[in-house]
Amino acid sequence: MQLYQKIKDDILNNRLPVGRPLRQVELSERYQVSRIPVRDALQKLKAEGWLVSHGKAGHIIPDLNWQEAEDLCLMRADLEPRLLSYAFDSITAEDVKQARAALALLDKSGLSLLEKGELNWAFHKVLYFPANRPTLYKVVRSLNQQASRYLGFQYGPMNYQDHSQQEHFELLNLIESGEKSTALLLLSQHIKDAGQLLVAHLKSTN
Amino acid sequence: MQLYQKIKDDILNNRLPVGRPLRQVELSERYQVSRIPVRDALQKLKAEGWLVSHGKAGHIIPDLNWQEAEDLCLMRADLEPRLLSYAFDSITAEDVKQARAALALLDKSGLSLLEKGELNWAFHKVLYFPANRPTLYKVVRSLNQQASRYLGFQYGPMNYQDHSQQEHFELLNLIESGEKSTALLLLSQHIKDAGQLLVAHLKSTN
DNA sequence: ATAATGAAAAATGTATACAAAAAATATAAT
DNA sequence: ATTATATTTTTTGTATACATTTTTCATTAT
Repeated sequence: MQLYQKIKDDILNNRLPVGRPLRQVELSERYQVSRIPVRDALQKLKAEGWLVSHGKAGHIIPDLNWQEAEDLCLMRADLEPRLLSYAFDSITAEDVKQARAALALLDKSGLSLLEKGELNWAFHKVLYFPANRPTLYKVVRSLNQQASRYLGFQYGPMNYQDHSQQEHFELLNLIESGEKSTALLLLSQHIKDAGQLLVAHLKSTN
Repeated sequence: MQLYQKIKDDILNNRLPVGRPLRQVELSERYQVSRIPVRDALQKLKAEGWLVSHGKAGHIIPDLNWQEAEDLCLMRADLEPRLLSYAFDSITAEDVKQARAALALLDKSGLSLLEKGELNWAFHKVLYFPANRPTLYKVVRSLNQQASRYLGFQYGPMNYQDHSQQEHFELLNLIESGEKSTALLLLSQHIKDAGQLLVAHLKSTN
């Protein structure tokens, strides 16, 4: 496991202090490496929104907040149906099979949040990659990456997983039967609904 | 000027090889620094789309291509009107004044592409920042950053600058007079038109 | 001639050491 | 007591040196 992944995992599971600057030496001791790879990882994490600058020096783990969640869902709802639309006719039976496999794995228990996040993206990836629009794809992936910081909520107290899974299977069925416009609508609604639920939950807990 | 900025400037002005991996030692000799800051800069530039991975090791400057330009414009046309919509009522007279100042500077000659890119964003920033939607704002800024790689075309052979400037001024007028829906429409159309022109141009030259 | 294998080289990744900058603390003045 | 300033300490930034990986190129077998 890469240092970058380890830190992400620790952020997801609240094993690192939120709101207090992360010190390079602390991290280098914690993960038993020198400061150079720590710096690399920090920069990458910052670029992906897992960390934000803190004054002139230092990075902090930003607190989860409903405004960010709302914006992320908003953008996803805008861009992902577009991407699926481009991909739609290029999605093969093999692709759908892979997507189902990812969903099946998600149903297993004992997964870490990091693993759940990766499986979740593995599912979406199948729907988006065949679009052959690398630039749009990268942005969507990045948004999903950022959104994965909120998975702890969606898979924890909210218990949204079952319903979400069901909609994912439905989506695959619509793709298989070529019902494009219905599929696009379901995807859009799925993202918006999950977003609203998440935002409401975040608002209520803070 | 930061190393990161210098490299960006050199990419914009084709002073670095396109399509061939950039070597860390080459760059460290070129800019007279060690490999450590070079690595930092490369990583940041990669995260922002100025560089892409090349196999297992090394980064290359990706060639400009109409597909990327199209995707960037598409996303901008989706997201920027949204952001302006949120910001609209919070834009102050002082903001508009600042935006005009940026446009005035853009009319001067002798600006480097890097400077033009920065002024261009300074203008847009005024329209988007008051929205107070940091997450959406960051993505939009990132898209504009990536799009600035194509400024060499828009400000060079295409001679689109004059027309673009005029629309920018119009947009400010609409904001001042509170004509929200017209302003949003103009912005959307502005981005789409510029995009189509750019894409057509890129298609024709390759 | 071509493909496969292995040795040499070149390139990146990482650790340590030092320099510069920022933050924290103590000291002095009002 | 509070603010301003100086000093120390902490933290980040960078250079150099070494380790590991990747690539390249020569050698050999088919």
